[in-house]
Amino acid sequence: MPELPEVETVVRELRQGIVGKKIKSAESDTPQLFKTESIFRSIGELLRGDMIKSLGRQGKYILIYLKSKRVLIVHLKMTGHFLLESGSRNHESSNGYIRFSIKFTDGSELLFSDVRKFGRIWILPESHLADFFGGRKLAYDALSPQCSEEYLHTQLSRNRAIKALLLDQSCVAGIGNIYSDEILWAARIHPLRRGSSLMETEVRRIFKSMKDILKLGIRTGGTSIRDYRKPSGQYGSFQNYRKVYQRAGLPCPRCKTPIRRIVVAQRGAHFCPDCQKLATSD
DNA sequence: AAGAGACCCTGGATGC
DNA sequence: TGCATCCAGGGTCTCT
Repeated sequence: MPELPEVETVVRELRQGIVGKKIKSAESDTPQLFKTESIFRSIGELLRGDMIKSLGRQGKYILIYLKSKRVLIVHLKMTGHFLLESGSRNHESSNGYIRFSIKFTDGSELLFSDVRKFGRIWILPESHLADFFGGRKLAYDALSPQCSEEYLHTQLSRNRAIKALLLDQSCVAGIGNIYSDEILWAARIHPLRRGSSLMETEVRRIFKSMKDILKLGIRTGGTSIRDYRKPSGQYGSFQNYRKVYQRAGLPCPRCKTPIRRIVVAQRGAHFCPDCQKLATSD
């Protein structure tokens, strides 16, 4: 489940691996990866001869800027991941779920693997990026300087469960199910608390936990619980630092009370019923 | 307008 | 053991 730290890790590895490379060919056998049938059919022609200029990230979107002033936008969704192959295709990391591939003129190859075919790829002029994200109402990235404590307070001041708000990319961008559980545990906030009921001190705790935990996620290379791997094929290690996610029934690391799992916004929410109480006034 | 729920997809886990 | 069913979940779409 790639979230901000996983996507940032991917972007950093790809930046090292593919910037400056020239595209020899590109192909895909998965139409639903693209917005239209016509883009799917012409993706090879669209990319051939172009060069990778730089890489960026907005929330969970990967931005691959091309020399032609176009940008390839990739969303990994649930099970999508990139594999960077230096030479001839390494069958150990290839896995039968390659949906899209780019061959470079130096013989290396960038593979996009996605078991569940939820991933999406767009290609558009750089000048259309603002419209692309505006149309999706993407909020400020959780680790960007614009995402200040004041901004977060405004964004969270809605009559919805705080867990649902943290997951909503139009509220704050980059957080998914794993990190929202971890952030709320660290901030000692019950996942069902209404955003509009939060006191300033509670928002401050969420803000600090959010920045700290996402940065720790990046330092550890992300969470490898099921599908996620770095483009190099290596595992991340944040799973060793998590306190509540998928630990239902196990003792809370703070107070030893068994972790509980409930469903919020159609997602599993894990929390400590003792450390994260629903305020009686709520 | 904003919130809630369905839907996509498939491997792995669970149940009988 | 083997088959069927359930579950995970990000974002988009539809419904209320």
